[in-house]
Amino acid sequence: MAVTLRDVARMAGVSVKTASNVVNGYSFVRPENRRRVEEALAATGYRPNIGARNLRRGRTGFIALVVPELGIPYFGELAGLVITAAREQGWNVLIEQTQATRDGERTVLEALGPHLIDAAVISPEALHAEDFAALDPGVPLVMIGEHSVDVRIDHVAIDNVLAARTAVGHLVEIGRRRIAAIGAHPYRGTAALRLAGYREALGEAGLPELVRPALHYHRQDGAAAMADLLDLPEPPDAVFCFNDLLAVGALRAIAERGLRVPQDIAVVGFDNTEEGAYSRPSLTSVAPDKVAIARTAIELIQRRIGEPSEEFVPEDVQTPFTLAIRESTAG
Amino acid sequence: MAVTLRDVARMAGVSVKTASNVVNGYSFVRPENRRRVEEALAATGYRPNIGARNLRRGRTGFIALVVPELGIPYFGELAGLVITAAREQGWNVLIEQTQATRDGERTVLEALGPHLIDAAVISPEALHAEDFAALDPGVPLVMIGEHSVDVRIDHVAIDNVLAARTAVGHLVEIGRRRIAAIGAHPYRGTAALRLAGYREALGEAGLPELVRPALHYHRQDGAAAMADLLDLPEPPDAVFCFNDLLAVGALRAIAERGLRVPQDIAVVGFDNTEEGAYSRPSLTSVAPDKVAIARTAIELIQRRIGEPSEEFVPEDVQTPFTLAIRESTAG
DNA sequence: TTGAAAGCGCTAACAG
DNA sequence: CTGTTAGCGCTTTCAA
Repeated sequence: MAVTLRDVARMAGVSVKTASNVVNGYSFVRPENRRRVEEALAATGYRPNIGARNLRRGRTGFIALVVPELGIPYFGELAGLVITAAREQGWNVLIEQTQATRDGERTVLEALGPHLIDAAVISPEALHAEDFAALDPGVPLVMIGEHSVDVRIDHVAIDNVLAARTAVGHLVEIGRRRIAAIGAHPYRGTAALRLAGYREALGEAGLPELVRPALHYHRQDGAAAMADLLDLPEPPDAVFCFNDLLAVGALRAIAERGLRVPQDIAVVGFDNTEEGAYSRPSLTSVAPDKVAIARTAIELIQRRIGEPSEEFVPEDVQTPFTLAIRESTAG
Repeated sequence: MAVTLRDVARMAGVSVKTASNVVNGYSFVRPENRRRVEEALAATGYRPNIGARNLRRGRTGFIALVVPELGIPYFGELAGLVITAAREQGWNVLIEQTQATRDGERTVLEALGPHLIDAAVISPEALHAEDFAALDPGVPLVMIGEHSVDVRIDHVAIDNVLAARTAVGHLVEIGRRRIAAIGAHPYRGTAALRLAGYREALGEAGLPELVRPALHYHRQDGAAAMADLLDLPEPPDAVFCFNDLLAVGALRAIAERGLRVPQDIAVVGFDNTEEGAYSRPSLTSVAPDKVAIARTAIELIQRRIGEPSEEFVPEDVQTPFTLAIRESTAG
């Protein structure tokens, strides 16, 4: 079996306490003893049993990352970065998928308890605010991306309104006059923010609105919405899609009608996934600083775990973004 | 604090043992007692402390999934499926990324011990066989995709040689005569298999080989290799790329020269990612049954953990695949 | 500075 | 059928 601290102590001729002290880097161990323990450590290849340590400390060393689905490029990329950021702080990451359903989110939140994790980073999709209130998992929570004003939880995201306004402003600047939006969503808070930004930009320019909903944010939903727009007597000359997947779908629908991007229709996406950078034409897209998002989420967790939760004031951190301009609007 | 089994037992007026029996679904509990324990369970909202249970059982309840990078579509999709399959069997999944480097793989394997996980599913990339031998993590391992003949580890993958032969055979069938391959790799076992399949198909048809290496399997590597091929005095009329990302890059390089797919050059990818299905033109691709891969990997783990490791005979499971034919070869 | 010993929450002998 | 009890491996008072 694996070697325990007791084995090490016995081999070094000291007590478990002393061995423990050395392992945990406490000072005040007599040099002689420290040396002997370190020798025993090396000789046995001792590895602390994390489970036991955590049982004792009342911690698990794990944080959960809750996302809709890893197969969605944006979440795959984000999850990778969160894992990396967490690793740097010594956390292990447990990933849970909700399949973007409210039930999925509820189930996951219910299953997650303080026994399993010390905190959770969650990217809610269809979850209503009241679910959070009802389902306190008993550990600190940090929300990524989504925004629910009435929920008192730490939150990190870009300024979605400003980002959307910037994207649509870019379309106005290149001379587009009939700019549609794809991705309105009845429950999703982010969709409301992006819609607001879209409206602000159009309002400033005195242009008409043309909004299409999307229940899911997959490629096929973008294609369907775009096809719908192209059937209009007066189709748009530009589209702002609420994420890159919708935009990729839109590109395909446009191509199937034999129209050209950006000459006939300019397209802007959101998330700046690698897929968009290599699509044909390559996709202009709102580019959130994903590394900053991941890092900030982990920092917030550290802070919450450090200080007891007395006098909780939720933080609302805004991370930077840019607009990556590519072929789909260049012209 | 959280309620413990002791609290439940006290409330029900029975011993911890009886309470434990009820929680763990043992039979042979007097109905009367069972009822009272169940009431106490419900009243207190008891949730077992997984850490403690595992400490006692000598298990952790976690399996690790080791992949190069979650941001790579294929691995994002696969990870999502593995998590789902693991969940169904009550496992929690810890994801580790190696960044596709040998050092990364070694580090991860070293860090993973029986204290943290009960088993690991790994998708090795650049790892040499000897690393496995040297770094026994002390838990059952299942390898996905990659193949190292000399390593005695459970393994699940499609028949890569046959798959590659099928893909290239398809190119031959549609009349291509100068078929290049992109993705040869000095360390990667899978690359050798796909290369072998490519050669078999060309040999059968009596066609010449035209191979380009790719150290990494990213979009930009595919674009670079393709550009290189297009610079040849006699460029190919078809390309077989060893994964979809390389193929997406190749599509872009071809487009930048003003050539058409599939008229001038037909393209086939590997992995059948969603991205490829929506690229322009959509990508013909070898389509492994990813669900089967994920499920099988978890099954193998269950089996290894069930039976003690005496007389270990590594399993080598082949999962099915198809060729998804799309626009990039239809013509 | 270090040892002895208690106990984190749970399961599993072992008696009854 | 059920209660008592001994740990899983670790950290941490409490004394010495």
